[in-house]
Amino acid sequence: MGTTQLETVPEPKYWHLKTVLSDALDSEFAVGEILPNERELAARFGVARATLRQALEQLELEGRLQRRRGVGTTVAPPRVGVDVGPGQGGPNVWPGAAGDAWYTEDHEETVPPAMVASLLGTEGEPVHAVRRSRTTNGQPVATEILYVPAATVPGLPAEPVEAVPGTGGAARARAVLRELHRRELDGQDRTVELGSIRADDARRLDRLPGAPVLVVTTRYVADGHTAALAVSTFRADTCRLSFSDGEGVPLLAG
Amino acid sequence: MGTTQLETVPEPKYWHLKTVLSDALDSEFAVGEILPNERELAARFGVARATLRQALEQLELEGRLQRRRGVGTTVAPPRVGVDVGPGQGGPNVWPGAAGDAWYTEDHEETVPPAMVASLLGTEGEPVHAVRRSRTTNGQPVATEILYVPAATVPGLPAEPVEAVPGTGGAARARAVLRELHRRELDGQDRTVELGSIRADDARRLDRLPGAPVLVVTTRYVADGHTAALAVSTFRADTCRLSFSDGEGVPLLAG
DNA sequence: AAGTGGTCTAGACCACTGG
DNA sequence: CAGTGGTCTAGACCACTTT
Repeated sequence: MGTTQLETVPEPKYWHLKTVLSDALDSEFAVGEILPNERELAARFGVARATLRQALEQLELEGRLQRRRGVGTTVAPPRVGVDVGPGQGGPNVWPGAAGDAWYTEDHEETVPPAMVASLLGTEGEPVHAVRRSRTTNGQPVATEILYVPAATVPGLPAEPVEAVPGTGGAARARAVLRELHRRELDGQDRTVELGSIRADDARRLDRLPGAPVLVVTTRYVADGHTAALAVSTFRADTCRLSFSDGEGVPLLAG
Repeated sequence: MGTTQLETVPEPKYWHLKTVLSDALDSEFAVGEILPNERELAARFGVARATLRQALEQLELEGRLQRRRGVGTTVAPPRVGVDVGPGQGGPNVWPGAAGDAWYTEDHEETVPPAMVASLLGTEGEPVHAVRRSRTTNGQPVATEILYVPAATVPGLPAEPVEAVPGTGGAARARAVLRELHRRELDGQDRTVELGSIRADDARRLDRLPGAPVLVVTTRYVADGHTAALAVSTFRADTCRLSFSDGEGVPLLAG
């Protein structure tokens, strides 16, 4: 005879909290505004700090919030549409072609991870590794390693003696890309999956280790072989990957 | 004088733990094998259960583990390559065309979320909403809602009286798709972003609310307008999205 | 009923940023 | 330096699955 408990499935506190906060963000906060600190928010909602943090983590995962240690929690701007096209069947282009959005940073020769090597068919052999990065509005959004087997770029000279150490890496990287462009690109295909950022990339992308990232693996095909393989790491909190076909600006890229 | 502390950045415990566990998974466990329970693992590594859970969460995010309440933690199989192609520029096809991987489930007429409505240009109006789902190896991997403005499918009859309630939804959904296929598809473009699963989709995909998902938004263009919009939700833990160009099976799809 | 993972607490200390 | 978010603890209870 008491209250009829229709809601037989008690919603977790952090889940309800997330909904409340989400609504508040829509109605009461502007982009860039800083929220009260976690201890105060927890007190205000009458929950432990850990519970509040669980809700904040969800909202950060969805790109609604941005948290920075020592600074505070701010309302994040809408996700940036990052064009990773042109997609398949469109005008395939090699990485580093004129007008692409990446900045070529460095080069070294290494033995790639086993999974990369097996796709390249270069078990155990060292390959060229070109490091590239990408920014939007001054913020780093992605980092990439492009693996190029030596067999793909036979025209490259032997490792040159460094005239000016520190600048040689980028120069060698560009040389690899130039050599790559001499070959005809037959096609490419991509996969996208969720990952967590490794320690070295964490610094490059200004995130803490373990932050969620979208990992894009691109296989470049020439002469029926895998001529190169790019592993690109995008910040999942700030990026929306856009696969456009190059015919006009896609609406979704917003 | 004492020990030289070269590693000036103390690694968080859960991060180190994750590495240890990851190596152990590679070398000592087979796919499907169940791990010791959380309380025992925590004791074995000398950490609090919450800390251990932080490491397990990371590994689950990366698709290495699968945890189920009441059951235990098991070693996950490698991620499934889910083909979401053919991509842009390739042979664009309407959803529901012969041979696509989706199962048509239901239909209703609703006013879509504001962001969908603005892309469709149907502010406030109800549109057709076709619910579809997708499985791989018997496991649900994705759920989708396809929004079709009434203007796109003018040939549809008015809402029919249900002869057999419960089967009518799927039948109406297929009718919408048939009507859609009569139009010529000019192109499509997609975005991929990280999200957290909503409560209703959580049941469909056999996950708890808040689990990470890859949200694919596809815009279908006909006659220069957005003729339909699909919002697809893929389990991020089990899926690797593959954008193939339809010319042979892509290596990355493995 | 027993055992699992999921939620929640109240507190402590650490790492980082900024004035 | 004060204030922020990040890590960690030791415990409790809950929801769920299996036996």
